Amino acid sequence: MMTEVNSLQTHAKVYIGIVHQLREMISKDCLKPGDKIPSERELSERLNVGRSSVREALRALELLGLIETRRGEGTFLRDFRDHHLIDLLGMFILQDDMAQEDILQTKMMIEKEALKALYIDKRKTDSLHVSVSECENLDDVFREIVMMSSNYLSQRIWNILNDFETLICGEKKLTAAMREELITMLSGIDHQEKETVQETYRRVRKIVDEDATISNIFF
Amino acid sequence: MMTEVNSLQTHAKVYIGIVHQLREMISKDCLKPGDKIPSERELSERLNVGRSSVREALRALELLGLIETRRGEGTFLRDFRDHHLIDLLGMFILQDDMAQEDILQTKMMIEKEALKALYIDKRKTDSLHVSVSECENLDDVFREIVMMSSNYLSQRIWNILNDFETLICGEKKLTAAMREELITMLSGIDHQEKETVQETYRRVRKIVDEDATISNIFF
DNA sequence: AGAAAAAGGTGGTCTGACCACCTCTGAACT
DNA sequence: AGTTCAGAGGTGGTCAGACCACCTTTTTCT
Repeated sequence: MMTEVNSLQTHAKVYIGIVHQLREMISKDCLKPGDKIPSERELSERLNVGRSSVREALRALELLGLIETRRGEGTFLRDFRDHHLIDLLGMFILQDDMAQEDILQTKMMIEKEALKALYIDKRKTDSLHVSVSECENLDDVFREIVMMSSNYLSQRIWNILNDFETLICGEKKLTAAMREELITMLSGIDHQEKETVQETYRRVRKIVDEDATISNIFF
Repeated sequence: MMTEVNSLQTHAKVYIGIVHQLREMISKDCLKPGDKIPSERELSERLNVGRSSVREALRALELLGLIETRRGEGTFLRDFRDHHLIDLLGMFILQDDMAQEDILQTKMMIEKEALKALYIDKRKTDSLHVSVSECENLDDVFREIVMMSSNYLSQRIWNILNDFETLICGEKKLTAAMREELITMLSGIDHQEKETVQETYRRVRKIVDEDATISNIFF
């Protein structure tokens, strides 16, 4: 049976209201990351709601990475850039049925983009040369490359995907052949030879692919 | 007796453990969007935790848009693509220009990758020509392009980022100039002129950028 | 059989009670 | 005086129980 009266927004949930109140409070008092927000009991009193409702709002914001709670100390604003939006969605979206191929493709897309950014600052390839000779795993090298990009969001996405992939496939040891290709790739960057870089990158990833996944050959 | 929720890390918060348990429960029982999950009281009993802790976990997931609660009925799984967490994050991150730039960059990266995939199947450009002439917004065209790629993961990431960006910047109306560039771009794809495609893509995005900054001046 | 009333389940909220942990303070000690 | 440390008070973490409003299902009455 239809109850129009109740279908309207007369019964907004309390914790949602608290989230909005908190947002206003933050912008009104110009609170910055690291600042302390009122205690749960004080909020409960000031907003005329139960402490459990306050906690529901705070827990939600905490899961989003917007606040941080320290037992015995209080609740603090976090740097929004640390938001685990991606982590969370990853937890629920990147579930088991996600095609392994999609993950690799997306990872590679980010890596290629990060490689392009390297053309600008040659000094960075120096430390990469060191990494190539010292790192155990291929992804450690690419992690460094991706972390050199200025796109923090892409960095986070790459990390999630890499963790997930490592979980499924295990780690990819750096072979001598790979190191050689990587060095060629870095030289290509130094000399702005974009074709060479693309080609060597493809080759490195191909070596890994052949080493690891034989069953996926039809894709 | 050890509670399942706390078995891993003694210092982990209960509600975080519950979130993980729920995730496992979902994948183990193959729950799909729309399915009902156990009631708060049942979860509380099954996991040996208080009902308020269960609620903290559920409220957090609800704020993320991962579940939906209906009073008197129960709690249900939502389609993950409905994520209205965007509203929430936008409320808090709105002023973060850096994050905004990261989002655009990452979106563009996905779009460029999707464009490359188009070279393989020419028929797809036919429906894109229709979209270019019919769509109101630029992102509707690129949505179609991205959705044509076979990478479901990238598709989902793009959707999330686009929602987020739309919330912050508003929609980007398709101008005549843009349509012209897009048509050139599609022709480039048909004729395998990769340079042209890259160039026109850059140009389209540049137009948008200039439009946006202009409107920002007046606001 | 059909309609109305009651029962039972569910989320929504509040309260009060503990616990563990942190910080600060002030008294005791050197 | 300066140092140390035990205790008080504040804070988040958790639980149990009590209502309420709402929905569905069952029972009862006409």
